[in-house]
Amino acid sequence: MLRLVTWNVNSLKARLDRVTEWLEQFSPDIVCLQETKLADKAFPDLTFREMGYDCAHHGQGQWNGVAILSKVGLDDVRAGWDDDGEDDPEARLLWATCGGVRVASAYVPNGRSLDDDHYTYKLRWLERLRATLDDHEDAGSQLAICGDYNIAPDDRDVWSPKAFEGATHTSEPERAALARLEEWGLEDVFRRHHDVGGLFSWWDYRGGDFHQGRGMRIDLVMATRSLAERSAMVVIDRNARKGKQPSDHAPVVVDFTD
DNA sequence: ATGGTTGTTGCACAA
Repeated sequence: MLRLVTWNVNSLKARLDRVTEWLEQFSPDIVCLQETKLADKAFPDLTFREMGYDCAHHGQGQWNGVAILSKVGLDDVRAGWDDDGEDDPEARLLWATCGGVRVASAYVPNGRSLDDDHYTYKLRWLERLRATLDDHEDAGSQLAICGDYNIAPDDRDVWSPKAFEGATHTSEPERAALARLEEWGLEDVFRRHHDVGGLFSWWDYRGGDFHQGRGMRIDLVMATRSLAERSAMVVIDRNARKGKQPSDHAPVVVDFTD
């Protein structure tokens, strides 16, 4: 069994104790982290090494930052874009091959609001990801792009679709951008195992949203069909959102059969 | 319509 997790930790510095405790409990083989908010030199390599993980980190400090930890090998690491496109100053994408699976840890831009430049950046970022797949990857391979997509795939993934009318995360262009990845050959592995709505991975810190059940499912494991077929179980550990100093995201866990 | 909270850094901004 190969256990993979993706988790937006909202500052690895602030979250390190909670993250290591969680990893001890669940013993995942592959870990994709987003929003480490660390420079590369500040990444706690040793802490994870002592736990048996090889590490790759792509950070910029202060904002963004993505990492991959692996107990099953970490090869062919690539940070950022592999194309001739414009420089992207934001550290949001990291690739590595772990246990025979090409894995990406992705932190898709938030978008902020529909009329914000950052929303345009979000849509372009997703199209650039699709182009990367077209140019460098094989839809028949074992591949997963894991992370915080900042998109709720459909209305089951939002506590109130009405509350997001005119906002980001549920807009038609964002969902279309996600569909472009599906069109290439990726599948939202969670939906292979769960039909019901109301199962969320993110809750705003504000207004007691977690307690009130006001969340969204925006953290996804998007896998090729041949990999998705190996998935035996997908769970979102909402317990990790409870207690003292949680991230605003819960980890998503996938078990793949060998 | 606004507010609410947390993490960065520094007295604002991003989420």
